[in-house]
Amino acid sequence: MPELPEVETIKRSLAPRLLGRRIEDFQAIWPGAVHGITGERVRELVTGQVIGGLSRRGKYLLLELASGDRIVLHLRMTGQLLLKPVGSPLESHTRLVFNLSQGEELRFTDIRKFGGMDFLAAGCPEISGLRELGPEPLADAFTTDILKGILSGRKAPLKSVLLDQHSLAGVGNIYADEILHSSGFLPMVPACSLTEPEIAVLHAKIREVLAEGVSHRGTTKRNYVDGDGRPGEYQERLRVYGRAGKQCTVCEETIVRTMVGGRGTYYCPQCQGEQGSRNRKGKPHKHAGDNNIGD
DNA sequence: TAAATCCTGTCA
DNA sequence: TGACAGGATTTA
Repeated sequence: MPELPEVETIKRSLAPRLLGRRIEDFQAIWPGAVHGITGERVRELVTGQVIGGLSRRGKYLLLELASGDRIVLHLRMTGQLLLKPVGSPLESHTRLVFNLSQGEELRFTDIRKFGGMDFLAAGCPEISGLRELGPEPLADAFTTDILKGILSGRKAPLKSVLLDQHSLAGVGNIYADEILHSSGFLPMVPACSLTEPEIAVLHAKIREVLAEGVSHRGTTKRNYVDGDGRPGEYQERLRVYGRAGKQCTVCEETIVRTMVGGRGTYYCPQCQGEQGSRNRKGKPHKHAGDNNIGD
């Protein structure tokens, strides 16, 4: 469920409050949420350790311990990370509980059991998913040139490349559609078909839309909440995602839903594609929107 | 590059 | 009852 803006919001809501706390105990209520080792082994490894920070890389959260050990969490589709008072009723689908000093516990809940944690001992090589992540789109190091390199030679749909975590870290299904709408590109065009000025537009919009998402504390379409259980606000500002059959907020054309790379995909046929910033020739040709599922 | 897979819940 | 859901990996 959570993409970069949601994971960043969770990090911001929890990081200051976790800093310096001691892990008093750990329990894997659902053992499958711990990867590689047993829940009991994690309990032995983390009990007594002090939390030195909480950071984000792509859609991963890293709970950093003062020893240099790290707990790597991924929320996948329905994961939540919540800081709650000890003794308060456990949320349903609670999978992991870190009992902390000062009477609170960090709970990982996850309806669909896709998410989970890895334990990384200090100095150990990173798990593959983390090591192979593409650049952080909001970092200064992510330049138009970097994006150009990511897109070059890629015949896959532009949206699929945006979603590919090896190419770029943190963009998911909602923000991919929003980025493509605000930059005026159809999701299904080959990634390598963008011209250099178009890549510059896309680069700017990737950063703009993700930053907007962060500043509105993420998008709650289903069950996303931050570390305090607060939903986001960006769902009110979505331009295309989840809006099939509704009017585009820019041109009043009807938003269309289709499938791209196996993912539900929303776009505006007027703002994106031949009526958008590319191929203004007016050459009438069919695009995937013609057999949409939406309205 | 698509589909199946891991799961559970919700909605039409 | 079937389709679909914010993700990512594996398989064909």
